[in-house]
Amino acid sequence: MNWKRTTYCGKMTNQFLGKEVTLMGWVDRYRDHGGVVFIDLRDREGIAQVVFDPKNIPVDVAGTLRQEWVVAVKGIVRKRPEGMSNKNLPTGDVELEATGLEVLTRAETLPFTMHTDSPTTGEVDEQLRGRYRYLELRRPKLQKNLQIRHEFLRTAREFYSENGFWEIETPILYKSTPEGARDYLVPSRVHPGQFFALPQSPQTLKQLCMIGGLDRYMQVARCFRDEDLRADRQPEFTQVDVEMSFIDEEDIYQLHEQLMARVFKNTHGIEIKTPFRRMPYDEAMRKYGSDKPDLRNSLELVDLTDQGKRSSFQVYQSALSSGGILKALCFEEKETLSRSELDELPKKAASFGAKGITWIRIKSPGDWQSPQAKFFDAALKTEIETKLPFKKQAMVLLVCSTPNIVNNTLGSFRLDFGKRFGYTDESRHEFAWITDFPLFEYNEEDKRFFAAHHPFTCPNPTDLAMFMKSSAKADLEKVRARAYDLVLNGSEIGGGSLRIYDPNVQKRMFEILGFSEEDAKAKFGFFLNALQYGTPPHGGIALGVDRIAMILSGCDAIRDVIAFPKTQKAADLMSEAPSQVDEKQLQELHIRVLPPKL
RNA sequence: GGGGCGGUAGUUAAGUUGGUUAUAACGCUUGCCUGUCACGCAAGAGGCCGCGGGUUCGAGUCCCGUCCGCCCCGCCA
Repeated sequence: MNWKRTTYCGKMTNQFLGKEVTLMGWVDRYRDHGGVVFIDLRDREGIAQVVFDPKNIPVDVAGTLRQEWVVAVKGIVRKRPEGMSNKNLPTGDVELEATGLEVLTRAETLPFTMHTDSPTTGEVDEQLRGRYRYLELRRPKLQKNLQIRHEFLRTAREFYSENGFWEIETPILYKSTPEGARDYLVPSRVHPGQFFALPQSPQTLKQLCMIGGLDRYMQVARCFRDEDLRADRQPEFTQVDVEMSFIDEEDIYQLHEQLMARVFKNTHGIEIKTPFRRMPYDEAMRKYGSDKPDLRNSLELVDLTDQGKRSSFQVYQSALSSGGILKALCFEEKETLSRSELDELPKKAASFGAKGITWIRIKSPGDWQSPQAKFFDAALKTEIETKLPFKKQAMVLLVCSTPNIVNNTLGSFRLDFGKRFGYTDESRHEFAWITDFPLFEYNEEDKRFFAAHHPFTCPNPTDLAMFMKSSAKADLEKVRARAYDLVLNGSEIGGGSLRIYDPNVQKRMFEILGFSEEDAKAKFGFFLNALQYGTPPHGGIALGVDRIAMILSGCDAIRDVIAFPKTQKAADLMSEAPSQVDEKQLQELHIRVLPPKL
């Protein structure tokens, strides 16, 4: 390579008219007319048209160029002839008249096209794109996504720094923690039979930074969880991890409202209204059946437990008498659901554990079409109708089961039908803080409480006395946490809490979670110790970088905003990791591999 | 761990009730073409129909198993 690049292809606009420039990039397309040859030259910033006139560059040179060859072209920028502009390109008014061409590298025929506007419809198989991820990275869409991700991180770093935060790195090789997700383990060569764990989050470490008097910490932290994947979940992911001393919830809320407003301004030029809505967990579950409600969707669930008890439907009677609830989702049926679509409802409901679903088509007040209509007398029909938002041409879906199943099922239908029938305004960005989460979740299998957020979360002061003294299940279930989630468009993009800073409260927490004193000492001894030496009140939050980047770039999967993502089986198609290792490596690590159970 | 969808030239897709030599478009190769921009025209090459087994005179097509990818439930403090 003998030349110096003078500008990006995508930046070769009018300002370079008449000047000599040197472009370097990939041949996006070539159009060989036998005499004159055109190529579209592509780089990160866009595309420029290069013209090879036979009087400058012989056709038998320019005509050999092929897709994805990497070339350098020197030439003069000139205005395109009258009527030859390309309105689809930012550089479409000009072209580069080549005076010199250097082929830097040739390319084999690609396994799939870089073009998404080619006649081959449909998307290239995701498996193939994964195997050649570096080629998919060449596509403008991926490059745009990664640029937006970068812009988010850049904005965050700048914002926190302005607000007195220090970026502090914490170890990747750390201690395995009980509770929570499965750990990725790293064997120690020096300590036979002992393991590091990759952090699920730097939770204890950032709290120790506060105990260490660093006051305000932030980190762009990689986190690891060995759990099954989803479109919005990867085994390794990135969070902007934050911790602050001497603050309360409002400090966190306001600071992060400012941050998100600046992010949307920087990436989309959009003004985001602050403060964000604050909604207690109970309200979110009641109205939306979800702790991460999509507030772009105007539909709300309606509780009909009382009415259900007075129906003559045996199925409701038995479910409601054993602590179940009955809720309804009601929407105007803007396009009549077919019989087969109605038949699909129970299947989908079953996937959430619901044994059935009732649909009622309210044609006009009192005129119900439903296999279950006979179980509701006229007075009950009227009473139910007064609770519903629509009473004409309305479809009502009812689920009666445990609160969890009812909320999951109808919460999901709310999203589906909200989109389908236009109740969701996707042009909006709806933020909310979900507050007052329960501190504990009771696990029926293990017959014990688990921390709903994590075991360092501060109990609500109103509930503290009960937390310290009572061991009754009914009491502990009621204890609220000083924990909060940041929700955007139905996606949990952040979560945090104020932390326990009183060692006695922390000890009590481990006690409720069923840790013996020895257990607590072995797993968290260093942390309990640290709490004793003067801990400032503190709290923090972690923002999901991947999910935020996904929303900012309008994608449906976080794979699309991660340069080298993993598949649903947590593998890397490109490098074929994970893979077997040499026997020698295993020996050094004191590891023997057992064959998988059949 | 469970449910659903998918896997056919390099790519995207079609392939009927099982039946001649498995189609098309784009890409690729070669030739022609001096203003195209999804350039055009002509010719050509290109197939482990994911893999293994079974049914059958005969399987891309039916059956069983398996691998891989995607979506969801469980799981993700």
